[in-house]
Amino acid sequence: MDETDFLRGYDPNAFQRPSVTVDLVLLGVRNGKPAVLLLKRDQQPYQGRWALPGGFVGIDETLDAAAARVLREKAGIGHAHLEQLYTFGAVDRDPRMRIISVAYLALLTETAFDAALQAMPALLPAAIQVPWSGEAGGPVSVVSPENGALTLAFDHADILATAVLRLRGKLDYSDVGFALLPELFTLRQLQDVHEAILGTSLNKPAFRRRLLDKGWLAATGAYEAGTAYRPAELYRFQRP
Amino acid sequence: MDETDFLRGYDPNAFQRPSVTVDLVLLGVRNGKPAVLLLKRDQQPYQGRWALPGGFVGIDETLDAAAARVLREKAGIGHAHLEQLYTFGAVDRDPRMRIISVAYLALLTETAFDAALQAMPALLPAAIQVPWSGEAGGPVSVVSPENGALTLAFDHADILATAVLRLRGKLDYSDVGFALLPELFTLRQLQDVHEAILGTSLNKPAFRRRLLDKGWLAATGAYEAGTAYRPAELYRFQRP
DNA sequence: ATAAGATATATGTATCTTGCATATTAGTAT
DNA sequence: ATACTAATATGCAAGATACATATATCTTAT
Repeated sequence: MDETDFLRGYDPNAFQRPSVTVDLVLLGVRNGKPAVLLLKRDQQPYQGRWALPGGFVGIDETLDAAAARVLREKAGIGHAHLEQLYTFGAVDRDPRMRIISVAYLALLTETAFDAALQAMPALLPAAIQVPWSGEAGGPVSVVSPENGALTLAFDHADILATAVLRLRGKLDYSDVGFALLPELFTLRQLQDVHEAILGTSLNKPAFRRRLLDKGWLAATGAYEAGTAYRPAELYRFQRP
Repeated sequence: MDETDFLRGYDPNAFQRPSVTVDLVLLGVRNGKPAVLLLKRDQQPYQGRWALPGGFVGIDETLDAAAARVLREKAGIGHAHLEQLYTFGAVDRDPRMRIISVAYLALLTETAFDAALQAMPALLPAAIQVPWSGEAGGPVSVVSPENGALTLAFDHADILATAVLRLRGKLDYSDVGFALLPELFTLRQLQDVHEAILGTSLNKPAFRRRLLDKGWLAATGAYEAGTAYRPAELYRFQRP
């Protein structure tokens, strides 16, 4: 921008400024399906609807810091893979005032997912149903066992759909998938996570070979225990 | 966010709000290399440095509309491929005040690039030099024939690097590459654009087959004219 | 006219990747 | 022991890709 335009924003009272928030898609895999953690709105607008946890960005707080703070304050999670997703800026996305929201994707291991539910009982885990295949895109729906199909507040259904799309797109060319797994995991667990996110079943030997060839997997020599069949070896994620 | 937190932002005077801008990476291909259009800052801070065109987001303006407006007002371009890139929110990215900037990537055909230079003589075309290969990422540098190496204002070098990274990543799984070409083009022109963006040379027969197989190309039956050699057929982009 | 030169277009082949079927291994349960 | 289950390993066909080479079509020079 040039200086002339800058002056429009320089005087804090001369022009109205939007509020800026972060909204978090807390995403994990439960029962072989992608799941998200939601909070019920107890005020208007969208009272009684379910919403993504979010919060205002402080004037001296980076976007990443705001996302990390919301993750801590609203979900009790100290550490998770956090990445900026997309910024939603429709004028009427909040009926009260102009709010621009920077959406973040938080990937949770099953342990972190359950720990968040323990720490914050207001959180509702809901399964994400993706009615399109591949990276076609489109709306997704959210269902919880007790409450049935949920209608999300604001444009949060769009945010959630964007999150699923992003995750599907990045899954096999990047290492984000490991953020959904514990430190030690079997190849079957890894494949289950990929199948849950992609919504398809994958060929086992091909999946194994492909992932092993990427150099992301370090065999530990340890094996899972307590199985009624041959135990699988435990692997650890390592950057190549 | 819940209602308690919302009240922090509801009263416009209770808490300071950041300003929100859009910054545009106006990207094209010139002389076989990626190029960007820049504006010189005539005021502090970063006086005399080169910057990406940008502007404040109006209180009743969507982010996409703000980006389209800046494209029109600062580059005189009515139509271009515009996509949101990333939102930059470091606290000190502007020394005067807190400004969060939503960066957009605008892809220009060579015609649009030249038309912008004609319409807005203040714009400087500069070549982007990418010192890393593939999608490794990292800083990029900017050079203009007359001015030599340029140092960009603010965090605009980061924004530019993000743009290059995004474009490289999307180039061969999406159809964005066609946004850099005129309506009718030869396969050689298409390959030249890909090579410029990727920074590598590609195998000609393999490239042809791969793109033809994607179903994005419609042969027109027309051929380029005035060549000192066999004329190439002209193709048109079509969604499959 | 004819040949030379340049580049488009087409094709053939080796190599690499991927999908699928099948065999082998290591554990528990009966 | 034998059956059962799932992990692990291997073999092979099908597909994709890189590279080399051949053919086609235009202009320019002689």
